[in-house]
Amino acid sequence: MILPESFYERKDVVKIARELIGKVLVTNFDSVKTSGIIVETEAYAGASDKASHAFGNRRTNRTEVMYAHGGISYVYLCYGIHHLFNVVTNVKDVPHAILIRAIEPLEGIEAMLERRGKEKLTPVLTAGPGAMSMALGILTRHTGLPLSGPDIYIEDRNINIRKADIISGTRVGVDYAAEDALLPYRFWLRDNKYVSKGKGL
DNA sequence: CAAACGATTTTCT
DNA sequence: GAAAATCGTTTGG
Repeated sequence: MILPESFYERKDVVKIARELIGKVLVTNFDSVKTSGIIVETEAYAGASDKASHAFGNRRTNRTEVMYAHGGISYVYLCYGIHHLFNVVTNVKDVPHAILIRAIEPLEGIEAMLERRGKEKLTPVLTAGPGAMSMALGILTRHTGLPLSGPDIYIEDRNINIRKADIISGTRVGVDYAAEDALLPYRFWLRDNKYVSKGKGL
C-alpha cells in the first residue's frame, strides 16, 4: 500500500527516517516505472538542526517547500550537478525533512542503467543521494510533488526488516554543523551492498 | 548586481 | 587519496 499522509505528518522525524528503511520508493515519469527498496536515510530536524537548510527557521524561496505539511517531495540541486531527493515531514510550518540516500533497485533496472549511462548493475548505480536520484529520473523540477502519486510515491510492501539490522550513525557531509554533526540521524541496513560509503566510517 | 559555496560523484594519480 | 566539475541559492555591496 502507498504510505498515507498521516505517516509523514507525525512529529518525530528521526523515527520516520528509521521506519522508511525497507519501504519502496517508486517513480513513474514519462510512463517509465522505476523503483527500489530504501536502504539508507538521514533525518534533518529543521529549525534546531544546524545541518538543515531551514536552521533557525530560515525561510527562502528554496526552503519554502519544507514548511509545507508532510508527505511531499523536496528536491535540491547540490554542487550544481546532483539532485538530492528529500521527503518533507511533520505538520505545516515545521520544516523537517528526510534525505533518501540510497536504494536497492527493484523494478525498471534497464531504464535506470540507461539514465546513468551504465551497462551492468553494480551498487554504484544507486548508492548515494545524487546517483540514486539520477537513476530514478528525479530532477529539481519535481520538488513539491505529493508522495501519494501518481508520478512519485513510497509504498509499504511488507518487506521484513529485522530491527537489529537497522544501524544508526552520524550523517555524511555535514561536518560544518558542529555538535549537530554528531547526532545519530543517519540510518542504514546492515551489510547491504547499496548503502553509500559516505566520506567517513 | 557580483561573489562564494555546497546534504556529491567521478576521474585521475 | 586528492582534485575537478558546475550552477542555483544565498549573501553582501
